[in-house]
Amino acid sequence: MLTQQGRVRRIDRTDRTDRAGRADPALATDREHATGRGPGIYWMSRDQRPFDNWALAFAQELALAQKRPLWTVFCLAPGYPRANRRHYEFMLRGLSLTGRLLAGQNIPLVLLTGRPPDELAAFCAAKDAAFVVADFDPLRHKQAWLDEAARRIGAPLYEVDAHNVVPCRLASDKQEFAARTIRPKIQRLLPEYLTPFPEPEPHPFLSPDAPSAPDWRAAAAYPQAANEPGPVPGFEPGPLAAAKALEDFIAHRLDGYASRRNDPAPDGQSGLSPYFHFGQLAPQRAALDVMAAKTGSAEDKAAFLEELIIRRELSDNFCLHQPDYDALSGGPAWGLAELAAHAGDKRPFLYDFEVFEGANTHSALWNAAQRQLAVTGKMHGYMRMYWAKKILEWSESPQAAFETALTLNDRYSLDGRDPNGFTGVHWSITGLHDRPWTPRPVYGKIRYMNERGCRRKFDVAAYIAAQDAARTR
DNA sequence: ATCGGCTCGCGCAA
DNA sequence: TGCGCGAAGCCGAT
Repeated sequence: MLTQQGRVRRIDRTDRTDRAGRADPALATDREHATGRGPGIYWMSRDQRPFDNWALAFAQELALAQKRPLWTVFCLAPGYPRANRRHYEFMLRGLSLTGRLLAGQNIPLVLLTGRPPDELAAFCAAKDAAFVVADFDPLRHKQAWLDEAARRIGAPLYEVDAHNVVPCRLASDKQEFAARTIRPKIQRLLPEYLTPFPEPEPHPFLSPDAPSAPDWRAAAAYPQAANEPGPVPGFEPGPLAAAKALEDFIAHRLDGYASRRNDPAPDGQSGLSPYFHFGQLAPQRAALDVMAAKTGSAEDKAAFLEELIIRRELSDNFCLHQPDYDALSGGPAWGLAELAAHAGDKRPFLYDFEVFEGANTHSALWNAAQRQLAVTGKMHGYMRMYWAKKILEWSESPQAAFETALTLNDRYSLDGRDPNGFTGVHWSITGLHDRPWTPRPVYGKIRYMNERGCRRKFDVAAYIAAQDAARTR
């Protein structure tokens, strides 16, 4: 019994039943032999929503089988890597809305503050928790917290990938080389995994000692460093705002997405990435709704689904399997060799971090992109590539460029500190998931981009003017 | 406007 | 072992 204790049990949806429809024997054992007498716990971290959430669904399934209450626990971690006011404000407001919705389903949300494995272990001991279900996150500190929690919590701890359509560990067990190598692996499993979510059901088992609602005011007073970027005004967090944003995208912008997505005019992008990052919107929900949409051509839908599923899951795959995902050294060998060979090349312009951060380069287009990031917390996908490639070209070393791009993205982007961000910076600077091209100074064979390309694709002057207007507004 | 070449390595066919 | 082809491009030729 409970032979898995002390280790994280990785669950994917096929673990529930095998192909013949029989329950997984080890899981069936766990189901019936939970030791604690307290509630089951969903340790919410990456997927901060009360529905469309496979980790929550699995936790509720276990709690129902064991006829016990289910609580959700979120642990705020002081000093969480590169998190600042902009992120906390968006996250906490969304989380309080999620908490309210969960309470309506008889699943109270408990807010802890501290180092997550310490807090979870203490909380589970105090409440005699029967089991813990955590959502999957490929980032190394999250994986380490999960491993440590599994060793310290007496109850079994399960990991469920609630973020990817095809669970990351199931799609591939190694670092994939490119989109084309992971694409067939994901496509093959999509019919099995791209299925409707269960309807949320009020939980029938209540705790006699149910926790009271979290003190969100105290949480918001969380210590903050000076000079951090502030909240992004006019951008509503929360699972209901996210659902509305998805509906709005499908109604008004899915049509023509395939041809417009490289145009950074405001209406081309989906604008959903902050919701995805904080798990306020499930990529699988977006995929299901887009596929069922009456708007948009087959080509529009395919383009959106490619970005939503293949490229998003490729970035999780990169972070899970590449320990140096947030360092230059995590790039592909051929790209790093190119950068090293061109380390001595003359840079046409040389800027340090402060010039980039202040949007004070010679290039009005680059500065506009940086301002868009600083002001709105978002940058259009095409401009992110151009923006990062110019940081490489105008920094004294690839090392400095990598740090500048990652720091600015993490500091200002609402979806910073995300596998997508790490992967995007690597794609631009080290050639990750890309192929070699005609050699150039500084870049070597890593793909080069320039302002002429932008002019070919969109109205650069209008883009610059739009960012100026946003700044003075 | 459109096209081919650039250039490396993965994965499959043979 | 050979071969097709690829995360978003650039450039020059036509």
